[in-house]
Amino acid sequence: MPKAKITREMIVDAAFEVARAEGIENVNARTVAEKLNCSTQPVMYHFTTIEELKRAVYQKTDEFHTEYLMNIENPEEIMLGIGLNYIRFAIREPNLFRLLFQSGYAVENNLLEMIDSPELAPVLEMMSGAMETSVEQTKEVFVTIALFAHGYASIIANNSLEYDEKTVAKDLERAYNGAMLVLREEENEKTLRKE
Amino acid sequence: MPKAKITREMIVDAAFEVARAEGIENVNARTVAEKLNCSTQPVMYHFTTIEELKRAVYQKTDEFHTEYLMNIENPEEIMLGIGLNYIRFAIREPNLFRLLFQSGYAVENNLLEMIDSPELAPVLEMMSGAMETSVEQTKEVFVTIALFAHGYASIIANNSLEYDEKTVAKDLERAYNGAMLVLREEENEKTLRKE
DNA sequence: TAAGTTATATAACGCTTGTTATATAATTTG
DNA sequence: CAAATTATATAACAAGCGTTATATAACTTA
Repeated sequence: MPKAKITREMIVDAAFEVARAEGIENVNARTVAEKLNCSTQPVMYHFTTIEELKRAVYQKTDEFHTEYLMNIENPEEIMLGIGLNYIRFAIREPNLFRLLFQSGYAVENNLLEMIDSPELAPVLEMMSGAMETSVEQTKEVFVTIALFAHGYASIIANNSLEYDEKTVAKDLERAYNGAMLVLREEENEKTLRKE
Repeated sequence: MPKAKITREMIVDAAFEVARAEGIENVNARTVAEKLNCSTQPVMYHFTTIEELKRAVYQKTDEFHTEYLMNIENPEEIMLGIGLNYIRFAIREPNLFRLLFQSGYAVENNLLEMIDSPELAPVLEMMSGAMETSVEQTKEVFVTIALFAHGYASIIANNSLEYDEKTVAKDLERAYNGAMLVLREEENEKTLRKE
């Protein structure tokens, strides 16, 4: 047999770039083939359906996103850092953001359910340490920040507008402060009730 | 000339129902015609392009949404009420939510820019009165709540999951309390600096 | 009531996209 | 080196959708 010029990985990479630049809706046998300078055959040879290819692109995008989020400077402010990266991602990669959260490829990438997943546990531990809060409290603050950041990011990704990073950071910090203040208030109420 | 059996309004209504039940991506000459029990001709006769029809559907959806939001019980809690309706809408009408905020038909339906629009001014006035805050403060809280609610709603509309209304209300209230606490804290800081 | 106008039905064309059929050329292996 | 295998190219088909062409039937009005 001849050795393959076009590998499965090359196809996924090409499709990923199409999705990144033009959106997942423009990923098809012909656009991907064009990016690879080949015919549509290699695409349909390595993947039985285009759907299968798109799922692979989703997978790759998901990993790309996770790595993107974790690339923070200050580990003391890990939650704010991740939140900011979340919004940054929507600014810089709106098409990938939409693929991840609006295209129907997400199976269970649900912020509200993922909070108890084992992958998130170590991150929550780190946050818990940096914030001096219990893991339960950390979860509550995290969900609040995540929903706020997701709202911000969704609007940006769907309106392709420029946003000042400073403004975003300030807004996020306010939301964070608010969530922390609610925590403290609830703690006060608890101790008051005990007295 | 024969009197029209099919009016422009009937076409928009039919297309709206298709968008509502199956998503705007399933609105086309044939699906709308089928809903009206007619051929595709009336559709293309009253609208020069399908794009034009879809824009009309977007318009109708936008009005539907605005009315939906404003249907609140307790005017004392107008901001929370609107926020809750915003999320409710995403739960009950996920396809319409996606049309409004994720389909590219929104021209300037941008929460972050609409805050200074004249249509919102009277609503902000009412909130300002109920919350005992200045209009500027009200805007700040409103943006926070709006982003939070939008994040919540986006996740729900894209994952078609059932959510407990009580939980949603509680989460929203926490976000609201947080935003109000931040306001109070900032006021304290200001008066401290004056002393 | 006849003529003119126009709303609708039926068909069809062109384009895009998923998928498949056939042919060809590049390797491997006996 | 011949034979078998298989990756790729070329071409084509089918389905879906926007749009258009043609014919017909239903009003209006002169």
